[in-house]
Amino acid sequence: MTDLPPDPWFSTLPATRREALLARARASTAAAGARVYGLGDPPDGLWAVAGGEVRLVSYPAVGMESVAMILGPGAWFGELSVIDGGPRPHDAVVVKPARLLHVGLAAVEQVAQAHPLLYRDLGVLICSRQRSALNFMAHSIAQPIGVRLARTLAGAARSSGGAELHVRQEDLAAMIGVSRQTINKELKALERAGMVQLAYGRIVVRDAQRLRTVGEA
Amino acid sequence: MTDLPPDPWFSTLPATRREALLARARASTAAAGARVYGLGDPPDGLWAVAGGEVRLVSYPAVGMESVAMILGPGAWFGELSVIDGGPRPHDAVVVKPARLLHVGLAAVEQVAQAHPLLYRDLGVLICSRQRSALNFMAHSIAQPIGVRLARTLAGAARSSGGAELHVRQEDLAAMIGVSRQTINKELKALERAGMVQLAYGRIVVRDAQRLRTVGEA
DNA sequence: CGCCAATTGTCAATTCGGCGACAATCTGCG
DNA sequence: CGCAGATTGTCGCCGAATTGACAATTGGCG
Repeated sequence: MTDLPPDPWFSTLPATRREALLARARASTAAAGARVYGLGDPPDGLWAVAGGEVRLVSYPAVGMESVAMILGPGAWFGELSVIDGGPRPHDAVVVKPARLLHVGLAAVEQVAQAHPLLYRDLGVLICSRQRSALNFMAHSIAQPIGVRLARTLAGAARSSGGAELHVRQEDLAAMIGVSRQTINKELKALERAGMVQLAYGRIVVRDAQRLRTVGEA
Repeated sequence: MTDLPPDPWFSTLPATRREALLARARASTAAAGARVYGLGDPPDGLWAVAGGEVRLVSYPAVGMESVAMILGPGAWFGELSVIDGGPRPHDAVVVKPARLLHVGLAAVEQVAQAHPLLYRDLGVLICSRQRSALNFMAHSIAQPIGVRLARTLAGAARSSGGAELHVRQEDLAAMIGVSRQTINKELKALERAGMVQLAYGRIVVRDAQRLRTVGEA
């Protein structure tokens, strides 16, 4: 079938619910630039990235972009609106040509009817989101930019699995909320310290362990 | 019994689950300064504020405090660790002498056994948290401080119900992550614009509508 | 290969917020 | 009332990040 790469959340689901979801999932492909859903849309179900890359982005002001999350193969998303029925909290846009799985809202409710604990599973998924959000807020406030950058890189390297991140410095700037020039300066500092290696449109994490402990007492 | 003030989340719960929770809740009182639970603690169940004030706070660096949320009468908290079983993501401290309700972990699981949809309810609760977190991240990044302050005030006025906020300017500074002096300057600007009224240890929101739209195109 | 667009690297001028300091004001309490 | 501690109001200096500009480098494509 549609092979879905392993994911910390999805692979811990009991097999019955995992298969129930997959059985009702429909595969599709989307070109770079396509919008899976937009801010304010009513919920249309759960999504998963089977291949390519999807980003959850907001536009705090005209001409400004804030990247909330970068989703690679295996990642599920869209659970928030499915749980509470409210409008989508941000845009989901395809950045690299993607293969997607889609479980419609009605299908999710069918699965939930048969397996009420699915709501607990979705709760666990959103808990992990909430934990990273809290982590972000607690550690980003009033921390020097170098520290924030280091932790963002360490987190991205972990969630993407690999040490080679395909992000532009401009994307990092959007995620952390500073200018590209400042990101460049801080990245250079991390490179001099041997923790990362910079290339064109690509950053290689050399020492994730040390990145995580930048700025500790 | 223990009268619990109305709350947007709790009052939308179906009566059966609401009463099931209340039936297993134990009331207690806590003095200002007491810690309900601490960062890293294993989950011990759900809590509600029946009276007084509880704050969820982190300490991003030694000597620095970040206030994630201010909880007044009616507010439930502690759901994150109850759902995913993970450690507490921050401290919960009593700021004003409080009456608390506590539903132990075992009791929550009993209720969930009888009413599996409780997990959906808890999911909805955490969704509202996640929405404000996303809102914070999207709108706080690279927005002028005056805008962030205005939105924080508008949000606090709504969630607390009243127009009179009992917060010190220093608390606002901790929430937004800037210095007290800067907060003071921005508050003065909002006061000159007639949107708020400042007093000792207290801020009266005069025009929540306009606060919300500060900084729009 | 050779060009073009995208991305990175770097600089100076300027703006914004932090920090220390101190006065003014308010509240609670003896 | 009168005092002490807490909170607010305001100033000036300084460091950090933004902005705008431009050169250098890289990758894709005809």
